[in-house]
Amino acid sequence: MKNFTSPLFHLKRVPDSTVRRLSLYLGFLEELEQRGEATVSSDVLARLGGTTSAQVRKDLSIFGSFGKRGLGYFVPELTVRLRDILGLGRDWHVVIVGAGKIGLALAQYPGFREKGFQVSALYDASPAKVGTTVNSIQIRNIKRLASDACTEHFDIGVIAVPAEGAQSVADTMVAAGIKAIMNFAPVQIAVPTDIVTRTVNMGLEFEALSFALANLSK
Amino acid sequence: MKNFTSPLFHLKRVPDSTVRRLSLYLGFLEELEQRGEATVSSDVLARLGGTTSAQVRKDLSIFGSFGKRGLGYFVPELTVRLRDILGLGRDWHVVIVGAGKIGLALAQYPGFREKGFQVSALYDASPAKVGTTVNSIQIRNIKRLASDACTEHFDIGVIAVPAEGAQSVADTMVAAGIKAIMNFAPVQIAVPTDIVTRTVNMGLEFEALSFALANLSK
DNA sequence: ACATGTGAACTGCTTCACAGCG
DNA sequence: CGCTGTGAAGCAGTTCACATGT
Repeated sequence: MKNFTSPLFHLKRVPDSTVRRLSLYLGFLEELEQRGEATVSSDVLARLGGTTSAQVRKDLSIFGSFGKRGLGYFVPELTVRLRDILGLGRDWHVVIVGAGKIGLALAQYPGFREKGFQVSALYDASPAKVGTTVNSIQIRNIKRLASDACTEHFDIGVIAVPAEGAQSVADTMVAAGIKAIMNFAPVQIAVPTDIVTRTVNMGLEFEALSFALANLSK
Repeated sequence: MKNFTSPLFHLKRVPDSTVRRLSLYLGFLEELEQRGEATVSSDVLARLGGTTSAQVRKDLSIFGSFGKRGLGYFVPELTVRLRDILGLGRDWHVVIVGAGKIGLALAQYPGFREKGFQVSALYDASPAKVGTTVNSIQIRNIKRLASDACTEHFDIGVIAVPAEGAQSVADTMVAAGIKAIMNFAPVQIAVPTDIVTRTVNMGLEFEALSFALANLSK
């Protein structure tokens, strides 16, 4: 392959599972870099990530040929490449709606900022919360989101409100031009096809464990 | 199919994606039941869950024939069946290790208990936290987990400690006979093959959004 | 000799289409 | 006739195996 690393040359569809694994590899590479390792083989990355070396190579080959045959991959180089592929070479402006447990936890978590996710604004519907300050971010009234979005730019919207309010928040975000939504409400939200959404539903995860336990005996 | 609904007759492997969808269907059924709907078709469930009617029928057919041709499924009956399949007809004893943000949030969340996940114990390493009470659960010293597990039975272990401590907590849980582990630490944990684990890694989810945004233009 | 990059084979989930039954 | 249940077909992701380059 001709090592077309620019996003402009993405021909193949990228499986979701590949993206998840790339994130994992990046984590391992950052550790390896700190330990001063110069190169790493697909086999080592596979062992760390609980997959196979062929899988690692296939994952990377979607984006280009980053390795040296007989040697492996240069750790610092591959780190930079993966960061670039994952869009982590820059800061994203994040708006969080819902200053409850999840919303506040995210706004206060330092690792979130360090990864390039900058919480630019925090909204809530409760008059008691509006106006208070969290981590030097003032909580604003949710009603202002639509108008604020005209002057401020938000890349990622986080829905951290109860199930009932989730769809309406999503609609506001879409109208505000936000193209990526992380949904922590335990409901499916409907959005136009050009908007990317991910729903994190902890209840579902626990029910999957419950299913596994109930069927262990088989 | 001969409607073998007992877990003893599971012949087919159940895809992970199917389990996730069954949880979703169950949620919709509970809503439909409250609204007094008597029956529901695979088509309606599909629409609610963002999938196809064939997919719904295939998902259910793994476990038996619950529907009536020309009519659909009886809402109360299918609700019970799904709850049973997912192992939600009973209470699970959950032990949470790590009384930080996530651990405390779970211990205090009422919906968790309502779904049958009963937090039986909460452990932490910090002397400042040990002995204090949260939601009528006294926080115990992590060192006592191994011995406590001899007299108390825990079904599900939740790892809610920082990355560094996760593997050691997992080892303790496995030694204590816990068969299912929910891991909130942002690391891969290694466990014997007969132990079920799920890792919830919010960082990975956000990086997937970042990837999608970075490659929107293509 | 060693480890990558990749077409080919394989596996498994999803979609199709229709027979079967209420 | 309507909707389920299910083999068969289709498709996507993974694994295999080896040619290729250092």
